[in-house]
Amino acid sequence: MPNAHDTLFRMLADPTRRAIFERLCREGEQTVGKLTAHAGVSQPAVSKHLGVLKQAGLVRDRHEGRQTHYSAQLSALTPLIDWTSEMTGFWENRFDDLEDLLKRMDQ
Amino acid sequence: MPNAHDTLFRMLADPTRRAIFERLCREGEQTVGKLTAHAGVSQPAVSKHLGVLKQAGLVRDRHEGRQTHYSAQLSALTPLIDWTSEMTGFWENRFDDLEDLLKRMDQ
DNA sequence: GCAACATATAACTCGTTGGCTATTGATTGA
DNA sequence: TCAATCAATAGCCAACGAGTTATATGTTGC
Repeated sequence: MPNAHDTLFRMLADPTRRAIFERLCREGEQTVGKLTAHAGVSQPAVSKHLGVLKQAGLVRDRHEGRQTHYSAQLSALTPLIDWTSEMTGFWENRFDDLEDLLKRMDQ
Repeated sequence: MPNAHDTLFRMLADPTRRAIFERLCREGEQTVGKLTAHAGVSQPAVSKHLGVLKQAGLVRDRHEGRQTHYSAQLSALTPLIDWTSEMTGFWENRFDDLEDLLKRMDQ
């Protein structure tokens, strides 16, 4: 039973998978086809990455006909921010309302 | 040739290794023996983790007699902060002087 | 209904890596 | 000098995970 940090760091540790996630963050919702076109790996590989990202709560999917649109779930990065804050031990007070902010981002 | 983010996330993805790093962050400098006592794995395993953490710039070592003291190099977390900032795209202006801050932390 | 398309799943391979035990190297104290 | 201690290295193994190709599932337009 891996904890939230384990999962999150593991998700982001793979370059291909992180690149997919970064693209979703930067350019918003994308279809599997479009993601595959830039990923440098096969479509099944991309689908597998999206599957685990979804399971980890880092992306959402939306079905539209025969296409699937994926989008980044930015609030899933909150544990990452918390962890970094805790390790550096410096910014406590700066982020009091961060979670609210992120919640708004995801609608 | 993995980039800085690849390395950093990969370092932190392993629970045992991350726990070692967290302990160094929270409690400061520790010997290999003390770290081993809490790691739940053998001393060689701990040494190996410390080796790769050192290589990745996340820890420093200091030799004192037959003991080796390790300490966290917090400034190595800067790319993590940058990455998160970039992905969320929210906090640009909040962290203008963060790097200076971290540099001061490591003396 | 059928062909073409978009995505997901299955089954497999292969490299990486985290763990172990055994050993070496180095330092201390008696 | 010799035994004990601390850490690092060597060599091995098993598990995991990211990739592949082949196939299944589902959807659209003719």
